[in-house]
Amino acid sequence: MPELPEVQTVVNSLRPHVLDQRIASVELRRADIVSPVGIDLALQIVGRRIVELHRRAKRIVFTLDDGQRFYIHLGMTGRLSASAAALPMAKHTHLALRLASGMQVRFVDARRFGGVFWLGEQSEDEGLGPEPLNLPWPTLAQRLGHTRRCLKSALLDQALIAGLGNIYVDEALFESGLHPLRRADRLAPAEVQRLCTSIRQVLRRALAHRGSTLRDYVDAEGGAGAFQLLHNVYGHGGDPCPRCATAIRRIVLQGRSTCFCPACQPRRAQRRPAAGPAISPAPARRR
DNA sequence: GTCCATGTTCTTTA
DNA sequence: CTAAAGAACATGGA
Repeated sequence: MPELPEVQTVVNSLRPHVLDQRIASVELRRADIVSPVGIDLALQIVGRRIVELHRRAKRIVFTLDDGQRFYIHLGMTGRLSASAAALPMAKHTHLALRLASGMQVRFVDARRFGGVFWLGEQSEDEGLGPEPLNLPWPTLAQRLGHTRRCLKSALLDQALIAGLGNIYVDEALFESGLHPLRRADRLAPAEVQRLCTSIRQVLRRALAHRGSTLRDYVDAEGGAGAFQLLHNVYGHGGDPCPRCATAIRRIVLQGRSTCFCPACQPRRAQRRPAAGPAISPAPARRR
């Protein structure tokens, strides 16, 4: 369920509950959500203090006072909450960390696509490309330039750029007026620049609205996001485009539904009359 | 019963 | 080697 804005909102809302707290006990109700298999999570973390909580891509990274780390990935339906220990456990609660304060950090995940990943001393960056906020556009251009895949597929690839998912890729492509099937290595520099700005803008706006709640997502205190009300294309197949009223098209790409406006996001690059190589009688070129 | 779902990874196919 | 497509994981809602 969660992409960068949702994961960041969870981190922000969870941090005050866990920072500097000692982990008093661990209740692991399903051992198979922990990776790598065989790691004794309780042995590693009970008695340790949480000294940092941050987001990297869609990973929620816990740093302990002995320098060891682990992260939680929410997968599609995962939730992390700070709950009073007396509260009854929701269905599909797989892990509860009891803190010295008496609060519990609970990980609930119906579909179990998420999990707890022990890092130890390893970096949390493995397999991840750069963060999209504050990403310089030439870096994005360089990375897109190395692949012949289509834009949608490239932007969903966490190793190429980290943190985007189905919602924000569609929204960013709409914002920048780029067709999801455009080849990643065939964008003009100005188009990459536009795309980079749009990605940043869409994520910032989503963050300001505490993410998008479609079904499962809530922050650590149970609060829903509101950005779903501002989606321009995601989930709006068949609706009129908010910009030009053309019907928004929905196609399936990589098994994921992809929504875009066929008028605002043309399949072929827009020809710019003044620039580009002249085909017919060349107008006088300034030089 | 059917289809769909905010994610990732593996296998198959071209 | 590259990439696209499909399936898989497991559950629930419309």
